[in-house]
Amino acid sequence: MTREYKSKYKAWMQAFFRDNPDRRYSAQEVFGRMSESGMKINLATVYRNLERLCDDEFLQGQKLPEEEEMYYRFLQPGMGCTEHLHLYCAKCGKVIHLNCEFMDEISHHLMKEHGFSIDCGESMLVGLCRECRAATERLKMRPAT
Amino acid sequence: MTREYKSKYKAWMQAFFRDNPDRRYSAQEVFGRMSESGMKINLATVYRNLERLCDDEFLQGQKLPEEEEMYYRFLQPGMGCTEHLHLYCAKCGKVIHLNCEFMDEISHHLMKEHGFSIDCGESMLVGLCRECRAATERLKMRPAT
DNA sequence: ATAATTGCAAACACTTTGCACCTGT
DNA sequence: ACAGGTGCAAAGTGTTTGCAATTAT
Repeated sequence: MTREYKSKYKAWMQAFFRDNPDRRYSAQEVFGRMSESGMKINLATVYRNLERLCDDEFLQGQKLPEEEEMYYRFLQPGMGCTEHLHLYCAKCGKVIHLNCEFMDEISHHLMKEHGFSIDCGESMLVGLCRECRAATERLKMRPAT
Repeated sequence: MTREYKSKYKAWMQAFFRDNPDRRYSAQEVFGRMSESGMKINLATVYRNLERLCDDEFLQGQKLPEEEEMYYRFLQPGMGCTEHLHLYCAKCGKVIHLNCEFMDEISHHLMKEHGFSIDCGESMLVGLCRECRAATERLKMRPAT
């Protein structure tokens, strides 16, 4: 059988994603953070570990419209992230879990009226969160010179 | 001023997307269709024309989670596609327009309860359409041998 | 004539892979 | 010692770009 050895890189990455839930990071960003932390890791190793962590369903990797790299996000256990949609703020990168009762209404409507069964893991609602929208509004009031 | 010349390639592409609305095609797929049609076009030209058609808002390009290439779709004028979400069937590739009253409820809920303003052009709900779901169900009844 | 469009090859960015070497058990 | 992890360089993908040749006006 195939047991896993302890690797400081993989451990670092797990801790990093756990400490930064609801944020998305690209391989290059993770590589950057690790390098900044003084680790002399190779980019290929980062990719290999990210792949493994996705296989373990510790992370989820996604590439959104307009994005050219894969972004990875910590999959909090017990959050039921495969059962609800996620709102992604295109400005600040925050991910909001749509784990409220309304989620059921959405699923129900899509199924009942459109015969569509949604795959939440593959879907993502992109937009602006409250804070970023407020910031944008402020800009409109006082446009750039 | 910069006027556009008539190009048989661009014209072909416009006709192709107009004839196949509610479907998504990658640059490579378009290139394939054109080659099959006997055109000796270069892939770079396909990319350049797709880019132009997106600028003209004749097409919309999107890269969904898990997808590694950009897919382009005809933007039917007057459909108000920037105001409603789209359901994408991961199996058959069909795109369903969520242009019903429930769309307003979604926007309203996201804004009111989560302070989130959705960008429908960037978002996509992935799942299975009625027909493909039915096909999948049938498979479950009579599993592969 | 002149400006847009194309083909071609090279360049790019992100990601994967083969293989020798290192590390954990 | 032996299997898993890593570094390095090369290869692979999808996409873009510089430039000369072609085509539409």
